[in-house]
Amino acid sequence: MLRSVPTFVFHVDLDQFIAAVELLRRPELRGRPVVVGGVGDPTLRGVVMTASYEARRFGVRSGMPLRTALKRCRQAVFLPSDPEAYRAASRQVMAVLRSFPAVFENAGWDEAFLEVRTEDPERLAHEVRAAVLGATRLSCSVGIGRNKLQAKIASDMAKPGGVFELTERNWDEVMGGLPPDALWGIGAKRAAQLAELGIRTVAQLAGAADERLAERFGPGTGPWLRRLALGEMDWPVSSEPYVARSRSREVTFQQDLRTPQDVRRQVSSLARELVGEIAGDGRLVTRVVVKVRFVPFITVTHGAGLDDPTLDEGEIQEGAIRALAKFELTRPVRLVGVRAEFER
DNA sequence: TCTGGGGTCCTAGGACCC
DNA sequence: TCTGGGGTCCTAGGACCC
Repeated sequence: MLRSVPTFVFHVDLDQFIAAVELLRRPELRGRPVVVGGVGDPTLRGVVMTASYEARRFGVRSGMPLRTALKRCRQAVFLPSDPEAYRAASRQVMAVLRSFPAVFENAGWDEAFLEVRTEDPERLAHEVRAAVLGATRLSCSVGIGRNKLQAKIASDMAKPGGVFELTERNWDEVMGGLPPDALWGIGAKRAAQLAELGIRTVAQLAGAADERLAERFGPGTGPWLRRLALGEMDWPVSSEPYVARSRSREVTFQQDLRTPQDVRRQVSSLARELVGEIAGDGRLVTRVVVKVRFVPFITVTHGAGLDDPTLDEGEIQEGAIRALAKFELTRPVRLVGVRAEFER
């Protein structure tokens, strides 16, 4: 009697990816706390992109201001981010993953999903790890699940350099007692809102009433949160090539901008850079959105639709200026951004 | 502590139309 | 003169993720 081979989802996640790439070309830094971010100067505005495991021991975390990282770890080595090097390393890793017989979905620079059919997922996961390490000298962790949600959470639990399986078999046991923000899709804000409803664990969220959640989070999101707590997710692993919906450029200034003319000049020049970047893609822009962050940390966005989809620099710049006109530029500005939305 | 830069998706409210 | 109910589109903002 033939039995069909079971399907699993793997989430492959590189360990301290960016720091690891830097360590490959600066082996003398191995074992030292390394922090990558900004222009590599921790006295300037900027945040941590990735911290090596040694730096994490001092409490340095990604997303943290570089100045804070410096206070926590004076002896850390600070390096500027080098996106081109990370992209190149990422391409190598993805090529290895693509060579496995699986549905492959690239989910960012340092992570991917594989949908595989196997009787022995654990063994296959170790083979994936070994293949990546052998070809690129980069370590990764592999989460095994029956869907992307389970696999994604499992890879975190596998870190660093391990394999972990999280399926309906052990979901309740592993996840039930954890706070809801252990789930992919629930962050600090939603966790706080859930706590206001008296929901403090994944198990409690799984047992909550959909109507109550819908009232608080909206008709789609509310019930979706509960399904996450049950370990359910129906987003398929998709090998469809990635098609960007939009492209943006933004910049935080070391010194705040104080006049509307300065802001206008920066928006204009960002729009020009953006058009330069997307010119080769052949995607037409339908709308331009401008983002302004005022002092102290107030972010506002306004957009302007374009009459016809276009790639014309002048029209896109003009759209950005029209969007900018909707702002009240009365406070100092610390960031401006321009986003181009593509025709769909 | 003082908060980057790049994205995606969802929601709610207003405009508009029938 | 005052006026319902529903659908769709647009926009801004919230939340999340890497």
